[in-house]
Amino acid sequence: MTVASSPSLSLEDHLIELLSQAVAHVATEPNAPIVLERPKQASHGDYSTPIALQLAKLLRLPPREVANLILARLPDSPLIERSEIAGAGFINLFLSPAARQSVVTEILALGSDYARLNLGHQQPVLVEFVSSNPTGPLHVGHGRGAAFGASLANLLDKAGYTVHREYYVNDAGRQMDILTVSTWLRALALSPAFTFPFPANGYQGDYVQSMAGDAMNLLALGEPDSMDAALRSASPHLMGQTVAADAEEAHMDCLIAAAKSLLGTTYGELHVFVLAQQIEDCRQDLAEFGVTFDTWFSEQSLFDSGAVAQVVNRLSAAGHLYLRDGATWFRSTDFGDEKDRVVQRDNGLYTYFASDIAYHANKFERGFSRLIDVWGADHHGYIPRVVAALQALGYDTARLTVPLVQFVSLFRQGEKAQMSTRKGQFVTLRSLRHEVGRDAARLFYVLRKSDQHLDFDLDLALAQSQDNPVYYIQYAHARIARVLERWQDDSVAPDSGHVDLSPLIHPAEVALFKSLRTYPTVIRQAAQELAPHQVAFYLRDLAAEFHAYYNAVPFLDCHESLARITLLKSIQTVLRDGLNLLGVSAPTSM
RNA sequence: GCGCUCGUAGCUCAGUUGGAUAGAGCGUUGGUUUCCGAAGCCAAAGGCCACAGGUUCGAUUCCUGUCGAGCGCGCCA
Repeated sequence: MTVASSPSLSLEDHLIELLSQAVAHVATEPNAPIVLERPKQASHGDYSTPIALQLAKLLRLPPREVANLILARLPDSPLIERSEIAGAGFINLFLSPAARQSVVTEILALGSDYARLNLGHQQPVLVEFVSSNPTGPLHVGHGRGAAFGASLANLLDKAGYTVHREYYVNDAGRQMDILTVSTWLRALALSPAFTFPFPANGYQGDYVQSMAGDAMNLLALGEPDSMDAALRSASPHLMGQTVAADAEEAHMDCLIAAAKSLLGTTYGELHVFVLAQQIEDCRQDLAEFGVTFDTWFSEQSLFDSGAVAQVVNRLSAAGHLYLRDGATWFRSTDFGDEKDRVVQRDNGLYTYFASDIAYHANKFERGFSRLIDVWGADHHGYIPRVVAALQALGYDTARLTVPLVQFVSLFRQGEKAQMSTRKGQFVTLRSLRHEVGRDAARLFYVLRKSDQHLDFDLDLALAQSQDNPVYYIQYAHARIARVLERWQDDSVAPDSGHVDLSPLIHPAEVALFKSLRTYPTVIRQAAQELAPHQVAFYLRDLAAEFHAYYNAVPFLDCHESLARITLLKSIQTVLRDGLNLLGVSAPTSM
C-alpha cells in the first residue's frame, strides 16, 4: 500500500507511525496493516483503529487485552491528548486541541494547494470523454459524460497526475455521410423546384436546416430541378414519394453514392464544412459548460495515416486474424471475448472496431502510463473486444480503465421524454444549461454515482431551481465572503499564520476541524475510485457544518473574532477548491 | 437464453477497499429572525440494507443461489 506523501496527510502518517512502534512491541509479525478510521461519532475520538481486533487471533488473546498491550507501548506525543479502549477492542485516539486546530494554519498556508496529493507521481494519464458523434448538438446524456469526465480530470490533476484531456472525433464513417447528404437535401429543398422526399433516416434537426442555408451560399450544390431528377433515378427503393421501412438503409446508401458522384469534389468540401460546423458548435457548447480539451483526435486521421491498416497487419502477423464469409475476423475469443469480431468487412471497409483498436494503440504509443475511457453504459459490452485486441497487440491492459456513465432519463410533466438524435427529438445540453444554469447542471450531474441511472426531472429543475443543492454550497461560500467583508480589523491578517487559534473549542469548531482534515482523504479516495461525486457530497456536508456553525456563534465583536475569522477563511478556501474541481463557480454574493 | 451494472427511509440517493447505534437531501410534522445574509438553523417521525444461505471476532459491504430492474449481445458507430 502506498501512502501519498503530502503535508496534508502528515498527521495521519505520524499517528500510524506511533501505533506501528507500539504494535511492534506486541506482535513481531502483524497480520494486518494499521488502518486509521474516522469514527462517525465524536465520542469515539478523532481517529480509531481496529488493529487489536485483527491481531487478537494471531496472539491468542482477547481483543481488549491486545489493545491494552498496544496502548501501554504507545509513545507520548503532543498530538494525542488521550486514548481509550472501546467496544470490542477499538483503540480510540483523541487529538490535542492544538493538533486539531493546526489544519487551519495548514490550509491558509497552502491555499488551493491544500489536499494536493502525489498519488500519481505526475505520471501522464489520458482521460478521453464525451467523444460524441459530430452529427448534431450534444444532448443531456453527453452532458453527464462531460461533467463527469471534466471533474474526474480535475480530480486526477489534484491527486498528482499529469492529465491530458481528449475528445475522440468520429469523423469517419457512414453517419457523417448521412449528415452531409441530409444537409445537401435540405439546401436543395430551399428551392420549390426540389420536391424529392427527405429520407426518414436522415438527420432532421433544425441545425441541419441552418447548415444548409450557409452551405448553399458557400458551395455550388447543383441545380434543384436537375438534382431532383437525378436523385429519383438513383435509388430503386423510392416508390413515388415513399420508401418501404425495410429499405430505408439501402435507400440512404444509394443517396450517399449519388451525392458523391453528382457533386464530385464538392461533396468532400461539403463534408468538411459540415464537420467543421459541428465540431465548432460542440467545442463552444462545452466551453460554455466549463469543459475544455487538450486535443481533438480525429478518427479519420487514423485511416489517412495508415494506422488502421498497420494495426490490422500487426494482428494478422501475430496470427490473430482469419477469413470467413469474405470478411476478416479477429479471434477475440482467445482473449476472453464471447465471440469473434469483424475488423474488415467483405466490401473491404474497416469496421469501427478496427479504427478503435488503432486509436487505443496510438494512445499506448503516446506513452501514457494510464488510460481512462469515459463511455456511455450502453457500450459496456464493447469493452471485452477492445481489451482483447490490445492484449493481442501486447499492451498492458491493466493500464486501461473504462468508467461507465449511465444514461440520463428526462422527465417532463411526469413523463419520460424519449430521445432520438436522428429525429431531432431530444433535449440539448445547451437548452439544459440555459434553463437551469451551468452551475446547477454541473453539480447535479455529479451528485450521484456515475454508474447509476440519473432521473432528471426538468419541471422540478425549472420550477424549483432555488432548491438545487448547488445554492446550498454556494450560499455557504457567499456567507463567509460577507462576514469577511464586514471584518474591519486590519491590525492582524487572519492568514498570517500567527493567529492564536486556542479559543476555538466550540463543538461546531471541533467538527469543522475534523471535516477540513478529511478533505485530502476525500480527494485521494475519489481519485482512486474515479468517483467525483464523493467530492460533491463532501462539499454539501462541509457546507451544512458551516451553516450550523454560523447559526451557533457570533463572528464579529467577540473575543474569539480573530480566530473564528481565520477558521472561516480556511473553510472558504476548501469550499472554493472543491467547487472549482467540479466546475461550479464560488460566488462571493448571490 | 447469455453477459454487464444494480436492488438501502414515502421519493432521489450516499455509505470511507469488512467495523461500533446504517446517513443526507426532498417531502411530512413542530419550533426558530429587535443580532454577522432565514437560499439558513433546531427537533420529531420514517429501515427485515430485495430474499435465503455461506465465509469470520464482526457483513449494507466479500462468495453462491432465488426474485426483481436497467443496459448490452450487427460485416452499425
